[in-house]
Amino acid sequence: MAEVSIKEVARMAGVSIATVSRCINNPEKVTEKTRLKVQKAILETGYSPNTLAQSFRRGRTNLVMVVLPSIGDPFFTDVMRGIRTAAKAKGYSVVIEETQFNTMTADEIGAMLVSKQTDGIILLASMSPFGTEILSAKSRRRLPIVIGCETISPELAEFPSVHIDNVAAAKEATNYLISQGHRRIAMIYGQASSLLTKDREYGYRAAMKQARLTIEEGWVVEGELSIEGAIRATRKLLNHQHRPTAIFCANDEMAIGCLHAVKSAGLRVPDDISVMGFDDIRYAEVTDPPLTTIGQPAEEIGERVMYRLCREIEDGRNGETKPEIVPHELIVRQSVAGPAG
Amino acid sequence: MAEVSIKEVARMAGVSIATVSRCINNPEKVTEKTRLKVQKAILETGYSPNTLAQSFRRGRTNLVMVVLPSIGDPFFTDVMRGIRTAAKAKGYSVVIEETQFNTMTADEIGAMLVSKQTDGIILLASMSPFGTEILSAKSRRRLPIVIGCETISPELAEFPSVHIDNVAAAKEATNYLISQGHRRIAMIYGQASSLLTKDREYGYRAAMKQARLTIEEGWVVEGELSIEGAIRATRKLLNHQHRPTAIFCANDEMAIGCLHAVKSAGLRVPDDISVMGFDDIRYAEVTDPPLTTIGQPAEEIGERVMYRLCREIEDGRNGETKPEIVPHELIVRQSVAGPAG
DNA sequence: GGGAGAATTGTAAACGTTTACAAAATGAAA
DNA sequence: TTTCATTTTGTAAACGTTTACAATTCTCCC
Repeated sequence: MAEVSIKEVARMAGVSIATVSRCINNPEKVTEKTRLKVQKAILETGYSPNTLAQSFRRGRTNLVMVVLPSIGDPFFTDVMRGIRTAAKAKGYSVVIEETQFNTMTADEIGAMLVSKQTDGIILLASMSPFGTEILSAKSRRRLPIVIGCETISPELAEFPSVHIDNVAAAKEATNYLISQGHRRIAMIYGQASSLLTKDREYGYRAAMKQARLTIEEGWVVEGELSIEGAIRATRKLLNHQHRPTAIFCANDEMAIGCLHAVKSAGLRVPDDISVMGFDDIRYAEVTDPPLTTIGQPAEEIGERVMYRLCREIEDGRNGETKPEIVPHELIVRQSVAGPAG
Repeated sequence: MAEVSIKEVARMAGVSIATVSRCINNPEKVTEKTRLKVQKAILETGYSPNTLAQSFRRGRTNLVMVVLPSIGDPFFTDVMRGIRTAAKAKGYSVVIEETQFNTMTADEIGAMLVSKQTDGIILLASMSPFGTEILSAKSRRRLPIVIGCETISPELAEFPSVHIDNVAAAKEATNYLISQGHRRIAMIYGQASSLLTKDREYGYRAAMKQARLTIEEGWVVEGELSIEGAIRATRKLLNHQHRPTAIFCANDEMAIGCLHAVKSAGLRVPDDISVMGFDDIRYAEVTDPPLTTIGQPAEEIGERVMYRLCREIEDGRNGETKPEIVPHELIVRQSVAGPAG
């Protein structure tokens, strides 16, 4: 039954294929009477438009691509949920590309863009190299791209974006640790090559500086955005000759690893070491102890990013690239307390 | 630069568009000399085939759809990684549909199938109603569908599938609890409407029966496949007049909630209550205490499911629907011990 | 050199839709 | 009734590929 084309319907309704097409896409351009005729024919034939032909003709796939480091991180899962909600409302499908395992090179993204396989792209955490590549692609042909969650890179600054104020949030987190009496505060950031947590590192450094606290060499370590990476990073910190009393993790995923590593070393959280997270993923509530962290409206970010992209796609680039800033929130649970001494 | 079509290339290379097409798709059908000419022209024009036109012409989208309860569950994330690896190797893109929040009705799946928006479908945990609907769609026009992870439903039995032996695995888990001395063993299963954990419940019941242990009324509760649901379920179990000494959770996500609820109630794991999980997600290693669970080769399942689907798509249905069974493994950590008494 | 057969290339149709434009039908005003 | 403006419908081209088929060129052998 799937092979019926618009011709069948037209024949059965006794009209031209153009009229059938209009009935579907511009019903107001057609007489009540013919519309009913056609609708009846559509029902009887079980016709449904061939989306491939439509895409081809319209030059639109109604497909958008999301590039993110890892779908495994619950934070991104939540963002994706928002994206998907909005996409559905606007009639788009979503394909996901993970960069963490280098499954996609800059060239491939470029290829995807020019071959028009997708109508637009959402970058949820771009790798630096991607930035320039896409930029050049975009300067050639203004492609709909929206950045979500993080943007410090100047080369990406001209794209629209939706995110919290990461610098301010990281400062707030660090200041909270300071307010609890900590002086020796370390940080575990994401990946050297990823922009994802650069702003947070920046905010941490700014807060430390403002409080005139020194950041010892070796207190800022890479956690690779993963549990295992964070465990390794935490071990380094615990073995540091000036062991910090608090560790600020650039996301909760790494905070979970950090928590585990601290406890495995026979230390207590928060009694011996305080741990601060970032993102407020759903596991943050059920870790032991529950994680003090920064909450982001992940789902809302996703929705707004997608709606923003729709505007880019539908209205074309309109020059306006002011970032949309959404609110964050310090969430106090039990993984942070005053330092032991 | 993206608007160059095959015509441009043909003109520049001084050949017909058919030849250009052949150079790309059947290089062996073309002379070395012309192939070089054409390749040069392709490079110079920056041509890349319009995928929309290709899809349209070939009647293939190279897009497959994966239906699963929630991408948020790390187990599915791992399966997805496998699927994506295989998809990439085979030149497919993947779109994901989550059923947990009822974003997709059976009708929509059907529509997606007949409108040929996707070349095939992977069901990672079908809701019962989907089963019949898809079945009827499929009997009309044999559509490429492969089931992953679970299949007890008779209506889906005729589709190819890839999964562990869930019944045997759940039996093994339960028997392990029994071997540790437990007699009062409860279970938290998934969703009533989802097939995902039905086999596991079945295995649990079988093991209990075999050991001549009674399952008290109220010992088998729904955990909704979520942390929160599992917390609620665990509270019910803890308040039960015959409180169990061990709780078998149908997946790790729920086990995490269970762990939290038990500890929040002031009980110790495993001293007071043992908790057993299923899936061995990456968090299972870092819970407190680390989770004793059943390991599944999630990524491998994903890959095999995708390759299976490719065969369905490319060779057409060949009648062979024997399920592929992959091995599971009991992973002993610290969340299970002998009962207190 | 000519001819047969194979290998290579070109021509043109087809895929199912949308849409500019032309044609026809309708309605209103004279 | 005629005319004109407006609304509705039909005709046909176009989108960029792929591919059957025909036409051409090449290869090899006599």
